[in-house]
Amino acid sequence: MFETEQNAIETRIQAFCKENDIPLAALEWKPLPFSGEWGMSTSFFSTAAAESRLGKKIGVATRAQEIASQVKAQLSDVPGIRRVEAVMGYLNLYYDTQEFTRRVVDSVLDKKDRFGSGPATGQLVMIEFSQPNTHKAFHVGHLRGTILGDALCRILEFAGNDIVRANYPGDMGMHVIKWLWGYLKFHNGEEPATDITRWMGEVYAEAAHRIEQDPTFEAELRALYARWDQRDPEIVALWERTRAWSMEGFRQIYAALDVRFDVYYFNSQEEKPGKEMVEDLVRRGIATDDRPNGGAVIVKIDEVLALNKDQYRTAVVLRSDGTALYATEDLALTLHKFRDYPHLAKSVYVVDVRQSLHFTQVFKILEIAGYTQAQKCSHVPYELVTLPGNVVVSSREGTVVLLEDLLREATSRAREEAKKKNPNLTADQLDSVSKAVGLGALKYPILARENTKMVTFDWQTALDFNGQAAPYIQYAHVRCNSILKKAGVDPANLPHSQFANSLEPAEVELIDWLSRFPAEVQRSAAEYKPLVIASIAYDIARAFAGFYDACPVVQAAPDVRDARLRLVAAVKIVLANALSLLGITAPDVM
RNA sequence: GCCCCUGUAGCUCAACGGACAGAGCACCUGCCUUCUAAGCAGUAGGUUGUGGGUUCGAAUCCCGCCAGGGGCGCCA
Repeated sequence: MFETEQNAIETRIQAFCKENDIPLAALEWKPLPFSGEWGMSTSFFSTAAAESRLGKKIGVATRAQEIASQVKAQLSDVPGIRRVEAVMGYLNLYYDTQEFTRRVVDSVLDKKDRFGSGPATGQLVMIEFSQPNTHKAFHVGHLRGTILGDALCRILEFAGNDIVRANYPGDMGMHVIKWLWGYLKFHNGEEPATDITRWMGEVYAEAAHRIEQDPTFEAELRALYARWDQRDPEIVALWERTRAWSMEGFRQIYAALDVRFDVYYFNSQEEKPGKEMVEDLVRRGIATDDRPNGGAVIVKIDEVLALNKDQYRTAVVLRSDGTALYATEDLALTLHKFRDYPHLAKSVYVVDVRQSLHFTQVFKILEIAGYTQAQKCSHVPYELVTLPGNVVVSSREGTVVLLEDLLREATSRAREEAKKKNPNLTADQLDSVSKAVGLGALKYPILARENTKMVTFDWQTALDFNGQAAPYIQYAHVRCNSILKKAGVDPANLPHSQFANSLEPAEVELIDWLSRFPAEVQRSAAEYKPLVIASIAYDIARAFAGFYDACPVVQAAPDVRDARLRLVAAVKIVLANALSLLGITAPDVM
């Protein structure tokens, strides 16, 4: 927001230090940590420490303060900077209040839903996420990867990148065979009505249970697997038909979650090309074929790299019976993506943390094989969602909270709350409010957590609509809207934001948070952390709640009123932008 | 045995190597003829697991240890 001033100041500081033989360290600017005034600050500790190492006999803190004072004397008249102070080794530059306020608020109102977005990088980034298994349930365990991946797509796109949203359903493997077996044996001819994914999950759970109960079914299962493997037309047809059911179920779930994809890759498509790649790796001596000795095809990565330690370990890339495993398919998939999108700058895999070694191995093997694309690939790991008592969600164990149930519960709970809080809502409004609030309450706690931290799911927390949660932020947005509606004017038509010199502390803090939003978007994208956005969205909402309480808008004196109306309009925009990056709707009423 | 993640208020979590470590929940005390109280203000709560090291400065970086979780050739 004050780049021009910052550059001018840096130039002067550099010139001063050069004249006086001061070994200036790189200047790092940060916002002033004090409340009540705006500005930027830098310090001279590193510079003083550098001098000290060169033999200067003076305390670093003392010297830093000395330099700061001298530098301060050089900066008496920078336009836009109202005051400069040197304190405790820091150089603090205070912005002109009116100027800063005007720049922030006008910038938001000018850029609207693009405020906070970064300049186009021209980079194409693929983000693969969600990866549900067909023929299985979709439960809270899948929620995190889906929500996280979606938010990352939104954030990286807003930060200036072009995004390809990719999904990679697991549509083959033993779980599918179990399902088909259970269907043929106990549900033959049935078709799902509503709640497709729930029904698919039930058929799977029943099959898995029966097989566990009665080991004699194993033979039937193996026979079925063989028919599948030989592409028995009847089985393939059934597989395709039932897979379509799952995909339709997923489509409904993604629609309910407000998540979309640009491209689907299927596990089954990568099987053949994966096997061919493994053959190639064997021919080139990278992979070792132990099948003649009853073993599998493996890549002894550490050995190939001549490392004397267990780092990449050994990866199995093909089973001893010649069938493909996940690694086989991921080798092919990685290249497949670059064939489809040759200009990919990055290929990101949002997958849970347990597969870290797997991806390290896949990318390393590709690198060894000379595929430079591998260097553009990265795994963004996230921790699991567990149930209270550290119980891992498992479709087989029946320890499952189905997403359908969760969504339904959250929405109906939100509806009850909305009815209670605001009886004036129309039926349509009630519908959209309960959807927005229920879904937001579900997404926010997941996104407001470090990716690598475990989330323990419990109903009470998930459905708690108070405090640091999405509804609090949405409510702030609603309040902005109420004020604007009540005022009955379009802030865009009001004169430019002329704030008085003496702003209320609540106004100062609020404007401060707004000004930080663009930088936080960049940080969130660079670090793949939606948490950064979740935090600042809450901070803005909290600052607004304080402002709302302390600063009347509609009833204020005309000049104050106009300025505050523009501020409120700006807050509404930034809140909506931030929530949108999290995949959360900002309602106008609730 | 090797590798990765985590350890901060009673609980759940924040804090780009910098100025007094901050929120929410829970507890207690106030605030609705006002722009919706899904809110606000206030009280209280900490040797940042532990011992060293680097640095002018460490919750943050490095090493050891302790505790919890995860991963380590044919699961996905």
